[in-house]
Amino acid sequence: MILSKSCVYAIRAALYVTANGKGSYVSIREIAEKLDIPFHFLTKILQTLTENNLMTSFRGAKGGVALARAEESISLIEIVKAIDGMDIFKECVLGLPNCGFDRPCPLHDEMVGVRDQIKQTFEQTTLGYLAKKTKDNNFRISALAISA
Amino acid sequence: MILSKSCVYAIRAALYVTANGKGSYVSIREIAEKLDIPFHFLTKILQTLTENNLMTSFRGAKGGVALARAEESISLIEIVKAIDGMDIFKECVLGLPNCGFDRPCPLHDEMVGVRDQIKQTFEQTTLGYLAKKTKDNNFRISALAISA
DNA sequence: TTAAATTAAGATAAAAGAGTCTTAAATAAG
DNA sequence: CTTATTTAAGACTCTTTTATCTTAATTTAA
Ligand code: SF4
Ligand code: SF4
Repeated sequence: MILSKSCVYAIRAALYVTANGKGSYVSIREIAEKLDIPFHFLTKILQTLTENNLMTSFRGAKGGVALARAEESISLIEIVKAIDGMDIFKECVLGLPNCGFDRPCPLHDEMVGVRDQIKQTFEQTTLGYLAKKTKDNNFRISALAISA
Repeated sequence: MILSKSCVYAIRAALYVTANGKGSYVSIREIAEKLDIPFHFLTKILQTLTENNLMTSFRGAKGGVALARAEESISLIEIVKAIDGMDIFKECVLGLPNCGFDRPCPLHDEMVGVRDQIKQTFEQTTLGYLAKKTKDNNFRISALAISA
């Protein structure tokens, strides 16, 4: 729910790169294998992140992808914006055309708060913070533990 | 986001029936036209609600659908459960297999709250309450105003 | 220079979600 | 009884998302 599978793949891959990239490029094949994401599918998704200046890529042997900026300066909302777009924060439950405060559906009062809270969370949460938190608490970004 | 289109159609249709049913059956054709939902598609969705004992249906001339119980006793979560299932409240952003408090993803702290809040809203909001609110405030459940 | 590795690009396919169409069964009314 | 109306049921199509496959371009290193 909320995010497309592509977007979830993008976030998980970005977290992997943040945690394992440190200075050098990480190959997409490694990310795909460690996170159990279809390789060619992930390649396209990361291309989109590269096109949106969130990552840089490098072809050829020893190639791969890396974060384009400092990990503390990239928030999840930028990834969501690149993959799913910001429209997901405009509508929500009933998704009527042109909904909003002026033309609300009956659930607006109940839902607009949580919708904006989700948006804020994505805005405020950076890759750096999340990667540290993941490491410190041994959280996982894959079916398997992140360690290994 | 959150709910499938089928589920949104189901909720909107249920609200229409609540507001316009009062005692008698409402034809699916009328609902479909007033809410601008594909007729045959809506028919199937409402069949599911009937199968789940949320609505009763009546074939033949003067036929249609009606709420199976008092409007104050049917909460949105029952409709969501019938159409999309309750799994949407088990996982959320990263949707890793078997996630949860014991095997959390790094966003669990931030997301589990809003996820449960959405669930609570669906649990606590009844068709009767929503229909009244819609009428009192002239909220809409369609691209057009509900009046007419 | 050649071979291996790796991303880029695009075609294709599979799966899921959404929507359409046809026929059958039930019901009311004339 | 017949006809019109309406839900039930199922086949079918269309679209979007997700996934796979092939070839090209780039880069390293032997
Ligand atoms: S709750 Fe508000 S923003 Fe969400 S669908 Fe309803 S009117 Fe639109
Ligand atoms: S936030 Fe919690 S429930 Fe949601 S996907 Fe992550 S681990 Fe699962």
